[in-house]
Amino acid sequence: MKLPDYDPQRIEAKWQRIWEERGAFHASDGDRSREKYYVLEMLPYPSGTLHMGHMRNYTIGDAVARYKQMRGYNVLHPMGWDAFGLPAENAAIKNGTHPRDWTNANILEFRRVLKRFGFSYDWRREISTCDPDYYKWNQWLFLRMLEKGIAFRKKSKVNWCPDCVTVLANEQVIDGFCWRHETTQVEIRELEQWFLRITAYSDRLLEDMAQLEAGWPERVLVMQRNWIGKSKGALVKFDVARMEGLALEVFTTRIDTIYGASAILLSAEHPKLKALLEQVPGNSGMAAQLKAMGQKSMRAADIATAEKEGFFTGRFAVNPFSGDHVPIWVANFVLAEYGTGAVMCVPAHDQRDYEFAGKYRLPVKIVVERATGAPLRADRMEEAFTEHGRLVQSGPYTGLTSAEALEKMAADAQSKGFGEAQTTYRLKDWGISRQRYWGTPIPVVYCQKDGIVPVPDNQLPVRLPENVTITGQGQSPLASVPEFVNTNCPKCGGHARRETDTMDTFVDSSWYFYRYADPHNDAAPFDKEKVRYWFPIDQYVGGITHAILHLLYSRFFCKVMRDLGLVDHDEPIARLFTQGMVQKGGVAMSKSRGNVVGAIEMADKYGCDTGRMYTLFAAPPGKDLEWSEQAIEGSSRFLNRVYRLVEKHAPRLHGVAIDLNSQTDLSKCTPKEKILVRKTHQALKRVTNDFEVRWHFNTSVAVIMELVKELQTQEPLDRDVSPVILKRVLTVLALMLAPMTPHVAEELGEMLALAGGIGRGRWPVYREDLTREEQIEVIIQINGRLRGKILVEENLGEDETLDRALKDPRISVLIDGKTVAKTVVVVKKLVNIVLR
RNA sequence: GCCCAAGUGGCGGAAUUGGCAGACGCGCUAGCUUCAGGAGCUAGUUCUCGCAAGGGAGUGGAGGUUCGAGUCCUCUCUUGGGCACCA
Repeated sequence: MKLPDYDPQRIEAKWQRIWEERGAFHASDGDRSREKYYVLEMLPYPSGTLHMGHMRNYTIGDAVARYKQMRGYNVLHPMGWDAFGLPAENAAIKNGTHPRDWTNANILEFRRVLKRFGFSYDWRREISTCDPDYYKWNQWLFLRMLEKGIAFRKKSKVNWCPDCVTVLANEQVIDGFCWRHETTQVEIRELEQWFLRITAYSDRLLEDMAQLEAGWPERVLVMQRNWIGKSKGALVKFDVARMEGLALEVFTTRIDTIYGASAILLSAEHPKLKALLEQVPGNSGMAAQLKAMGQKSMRAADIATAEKEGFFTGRFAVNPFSGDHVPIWVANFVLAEYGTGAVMCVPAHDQRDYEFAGKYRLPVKIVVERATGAPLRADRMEEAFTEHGRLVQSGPYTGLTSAEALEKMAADAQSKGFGEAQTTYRLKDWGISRQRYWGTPIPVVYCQKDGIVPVPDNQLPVRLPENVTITGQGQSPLASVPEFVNTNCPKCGGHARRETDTMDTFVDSSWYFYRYADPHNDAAPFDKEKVRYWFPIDQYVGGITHAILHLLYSRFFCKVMRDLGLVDHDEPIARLFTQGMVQKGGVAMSKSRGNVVGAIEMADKYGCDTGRMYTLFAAPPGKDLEWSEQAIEGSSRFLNRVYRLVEKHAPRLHGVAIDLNSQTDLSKCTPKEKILVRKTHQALKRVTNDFEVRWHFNTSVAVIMELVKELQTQEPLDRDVSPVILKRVLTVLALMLAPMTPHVAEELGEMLALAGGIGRGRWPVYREDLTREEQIEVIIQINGRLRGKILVEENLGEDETLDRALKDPRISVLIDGKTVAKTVVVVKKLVNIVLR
């Protein structure tokens, strides 16, 4: 008799309804009776269609959330929408829809899909960043930062994407191209912008990484560390010869090489260049060269590969250490934005300087000698010697090691008044002004009399006006809405103009996870006590693409909020997991590539549990996964097999009482039962371990598959297997499946009459301790010498025996006093002993 | 150039501390079932020699440590990722 397959559509709808009615995933704030667990997936930008790449992220988070719930935790597992952003405006231009309508329609669809998958979200806490109840608190936080001087306005060179028609943060520029428009070169423009002073937090962002080392992927920390780019060095002042009062400041990390300086190099945009070139004969030619160079330096993309070029300014600078006069050059490879925009050129000990000196015949003077080996010779060098060593030809510092010199020379420079030790960072302040409509309005007004005036808290939120024409023609769309722009100054009551730029949407996502703790608070961004209860986030799950942007900004916001007294922790996220992408045809799924596997289509065809199982099974969660229409059939077949197996045996098990907390007495078991009990416990142990420490859910699935296979091999299960044992085994099987394929698991639980269903506190516990009777004593000898003695678990199948180590005459193994055949278990333990 | 990760069957991938390499799944082969297709079930499936029993080789490559290495050490090659005139 062939049993019918399970009907995923029916049971998925059924259990989703039941969960909803029970409020099964409602987190309770401040519950002290249970340990809390906050698991979060990165909130999606609602655009396009949800595909299996998204679903993988949510499936991993959901499996962890459900597992932790089954372990008895008070789990917070929320979902929301990163709803502001450019695509809404582009759609508005293209289709004539309002960005709000377009976004809301997308949210509706996204919510429908996520509900269709039955993820265990507490939907009461759903947030949307374009909701005035949410962005009000963006504005509120901005005003607090304004008060503290963290938010400030300055005119500066900014990255401008002609396709986005807006400014980009440094973090949004990749090799000179826009992060959204991979083929659009970013232009440099000079604009008045709002900035957040993230640089004030450079050191704390670095130092607090120590707290993240246990829970964050190493490479994310490395990327952030590189991005902050801290370097310790010194500032040294070179006077310009024959120009009273004019001096050039140089930043160097290698002050120990200063006696080898052959020149001073300035960037083409150096502020003192103009003064320097006055009265120099032939400076008109230089102006032309400068202009050419300046234009080139705007094209950040090809700087790294460009040929080194420069010209002599006609001026000299005085090395304050040696008194040498060195020529001042302008060089194209000197970065204006880093350090002071001026560097010393030490050809012998810096590769770039070496190349530059070679081209323009500047002298190469060796001032650091390597510790061992033949002395360096300037005429024999093929590249610069950039390592530390011992100083030569360096006046009073000759003979010191580089390390000693670095310290002493910086200190001397300070005491003699021509320099000081200094640390510089690659990190720059975060420009948040965007000349776009669909974002949070920046809550300030400009008054002729009072200047920049913050909007008072009681006038928040500054709402986005509804009737706006979005043309995509540059300048903020809000500027063309007189009702919005024209307002009264909160201070003097006179006429004032509102700020028409909106905030970078990364502001929205830098603190959203706090709002989940208290999503409907209208008096504050959140209640401090609730946040204290839930934070830090125990597990954050998302893509590696946010390694710098979102995650660095979030850490920054946390620290600012801590300084504002809003939170009392240093870091918002205790553990981070970066899952791999889902690919089709070797590339990430994306609408533009046309290789997406739609989540709804997949669920309609196979059921969402099959999709969940496949994404967990096909690869470990950290690796990229190639979607295979063929391979997913395997997951589908497996779920059908389990379903039919339980369906077949369940009727016989009705009314059989089991107690999962009691231990089975193996000595009273039939051999068949013994095997089943053992296999079940082994599987449980492995799955538990996968969830607790390993995060290899593919092996969890494999191990459950093995158990099912074993059950099938042991058929007929109504012979030599008591109903109690069988029911226990099948129940544990259903419980193990629950985090991964929750609907199927619930259905199995119902068939087995599992009282109360699958929920909080239901995760079964495997046995750790064995009685003496279940163990055997193993003695290992090598060359007749005792190497160890250990008690091991009695081996299960005698057929699993034997092996090579035994054939080695030097090794003998005694089990319970006799030299015998060994099992795998024994051999494994043996190794440990031998090594000890 | 610098830093990080990874190289295992036809494919995705197992192998928790060094101890049966290839679990589990896909695909493929044969058989049963079926009018047929599909689905299901059974058996097989690292390569190689052999009708067979059985033998040999094998975790990118070369050395090393060890009774024993996919795993540890040294060197090397390849692929992926990050950073890249940051002085």
